Amino acid sequence: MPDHDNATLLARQTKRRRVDIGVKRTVGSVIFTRARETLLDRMNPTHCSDQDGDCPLVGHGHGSANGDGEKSNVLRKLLKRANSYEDAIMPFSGATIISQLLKSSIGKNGGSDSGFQGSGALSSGGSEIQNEDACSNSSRDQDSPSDCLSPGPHHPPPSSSSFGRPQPTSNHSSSQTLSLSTFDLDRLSDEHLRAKRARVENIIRGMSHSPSPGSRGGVVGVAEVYRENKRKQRLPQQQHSFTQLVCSRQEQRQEERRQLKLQLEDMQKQLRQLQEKFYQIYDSETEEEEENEEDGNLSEDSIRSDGLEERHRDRGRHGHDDLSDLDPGLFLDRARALLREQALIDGDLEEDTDSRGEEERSGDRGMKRRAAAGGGRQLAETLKQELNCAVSQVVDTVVKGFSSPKQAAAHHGCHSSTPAAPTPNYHSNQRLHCFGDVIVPSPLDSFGGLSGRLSGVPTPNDQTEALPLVVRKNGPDNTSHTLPPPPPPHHPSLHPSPLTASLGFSPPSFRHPFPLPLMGYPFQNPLGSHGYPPGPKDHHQSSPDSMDITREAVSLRTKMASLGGGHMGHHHHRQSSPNQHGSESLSLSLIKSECGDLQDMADISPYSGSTIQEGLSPNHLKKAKLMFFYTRYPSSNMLKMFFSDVKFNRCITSQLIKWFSNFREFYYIQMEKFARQAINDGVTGAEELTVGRDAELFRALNMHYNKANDFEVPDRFLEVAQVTLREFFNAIVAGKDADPSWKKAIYKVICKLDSEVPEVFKSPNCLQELLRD
DNA sequence: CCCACACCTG
DNA sequence: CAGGTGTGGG
Repeated sequence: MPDHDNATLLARQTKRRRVDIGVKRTVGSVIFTRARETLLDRMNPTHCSDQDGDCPLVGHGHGSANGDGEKSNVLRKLLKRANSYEDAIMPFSGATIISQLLKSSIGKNGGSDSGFQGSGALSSGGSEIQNEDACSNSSRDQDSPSDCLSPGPHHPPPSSSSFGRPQPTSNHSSSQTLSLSTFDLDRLSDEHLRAKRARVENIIRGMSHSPSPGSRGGVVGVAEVYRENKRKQRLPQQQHSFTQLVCSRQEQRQEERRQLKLQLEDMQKQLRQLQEKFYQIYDSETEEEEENEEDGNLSEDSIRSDGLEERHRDRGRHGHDDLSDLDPGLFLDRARALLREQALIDGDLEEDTDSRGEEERSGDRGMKRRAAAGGGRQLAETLKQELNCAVSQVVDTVVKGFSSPKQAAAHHGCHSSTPAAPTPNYHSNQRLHCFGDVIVPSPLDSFGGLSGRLSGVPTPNDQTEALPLVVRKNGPDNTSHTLPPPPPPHHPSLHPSPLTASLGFSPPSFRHPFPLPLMGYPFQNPLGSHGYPPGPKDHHQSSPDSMDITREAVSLRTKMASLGGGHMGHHHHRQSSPNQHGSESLSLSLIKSECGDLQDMADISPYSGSTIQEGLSPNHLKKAKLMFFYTRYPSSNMLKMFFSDVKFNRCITSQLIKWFSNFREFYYIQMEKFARQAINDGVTGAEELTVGRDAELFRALNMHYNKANDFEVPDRFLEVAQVTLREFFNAIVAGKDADPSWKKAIYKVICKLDSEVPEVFKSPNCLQELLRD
């Protein structure tokens, strides 16, 4: 696996990552952030330089190739100390240990590893160079770098030893070469046999499925493994151990991946069965028949034709065709492909409420929907849940498989997706949540994520937190001391859109039994036509390595955000098709919710644009700014109302709140600045201060919140600004600014001057309506 | 304890 | 604009 990690990159990446984490920082959960950082730091093998090289074979085997003198020094020191250990171990090192290892390894073939790993033998029998290389290499496998530094017997972290298969014991003593080779051969043939079997199984499975790029992976992957093993044997002795260790690890991973893939395919099968079941019954209830039976080709074609293909091509660079064996992301791709397939199969039925794209689809689907809404609803719901369950299993499996080095449990119950217990694992919990935040919601959140909000059923995310400064005005009961109650919302183009009207209470009428957003999951790169091209970094997404994931993740949030740019108005309509049962995304709770960083998803969901924005887009920012003209202190509930196309979680809420906080900051700074300036200019009475549209103060503000000046700022804002300015003026004149908290009083006043935000702002595509050309 | 907030910093 | 921090209210 090519790895372009180097110290600088890592450093930069860590830096950016910090930022990213910070962005996602949940207010009040600094601890988590710090914990994650700590863990990350420990995971970043900054001291292990990394040559490129998949399973380093010939290149840099003799240590001299490592131009890292610092490391060598360290190692020398360590070796010095280690020598003393070695002396103690001596009697047991060499053949004795090796034969022991061999015994245990052979005997336990198929069992779980005892934790007695090849690297353990390394330090006793091998040279320091091996140690070093094993270290730098194992670090690629996410071993803690600290292992490299620990002198003496090398104790591999449990994480690396808990892959499914037992580790073939590495043997490095020259006196054991012969037995080693025979053992190796045995192992290889064993491996080969198993691979063959897996291949056959794959083929058999594949026959009932539509062909997909992933299904070829097993075959090629096996060949790859075999070839690598063959190459391994030609290695110089010194490298032998280390390489073997590495390769055996890779084998393990590949094996694991194969298993996961099998599971995935099982899931796929189940999905299809469910699907077929559904159609049997469903079609019997539907008078007219559709021609949506060519799903096989259809889905595959479309999978190929969308962004996925690009990704595959990317990955192909290092994986040839054995993508599914080598690439974690591909599993998720596959999972998504399943969804996609599902979507396409049901595509005809999709209720596309997009007003723009509506016309092309002749409205002949209505009948079906009606039928579905009829007697079959119960069944549909059941099927839906089962489907959801199946999908969840797939996702959970994959997630588990790759979020933790531990072997994913083979089978989960329908609701087993809840993380068993918070583990100290770097990947679990927080990160997983975020993981889900990104990937899952696109197709799956629509199962229930939105419905709660839209139907008024509180979701776990709904906040009922206390309101800032003063009691939130939840209505037109604004009682301003200095100003008359704010006029009704006004704007030239402020007419509640029909969509807006239906947002709050979309009738649970005819719904397709399958959540429609699932089907409509847009797999094509939504950025394509919308000016937010994937950054150059996107092309680095070739390595499945976690480090790569980490690297890619940095821009993800931005990417995610940019997905919304120009898109928020196009898909939000699907919101009107939530299912009625908000609990359907239950099993996704694992990956839903909360934030964290987006690392895991960088590699997995670069194109996860969908109905509900996972992040806040530039357009959202713009909208927020415009909203600031009406409300300076929006409650989070209000924000949820007005950013209904965003999947809210604590992070999003916090970010929005932060935005407004920043807006206020700027606002008040300007106020203070201009107030002081007025005082300096000799203004004596607050009455002299007015804020008109030509006022400098206003221009400054407008420049900030309405840079393009394409929004007509409500007069009310001018009034509020004027009041604020005068408040500041008076306070300063009165010398209150000596009090450290002198602004608080002003804030208290200003926060009462919020007006109602026009309804249009609730429409996700309000910008189009709001902005004058 | 969580959250919103202001403040400061980059 | 975001990150971090301290504060204060619930």
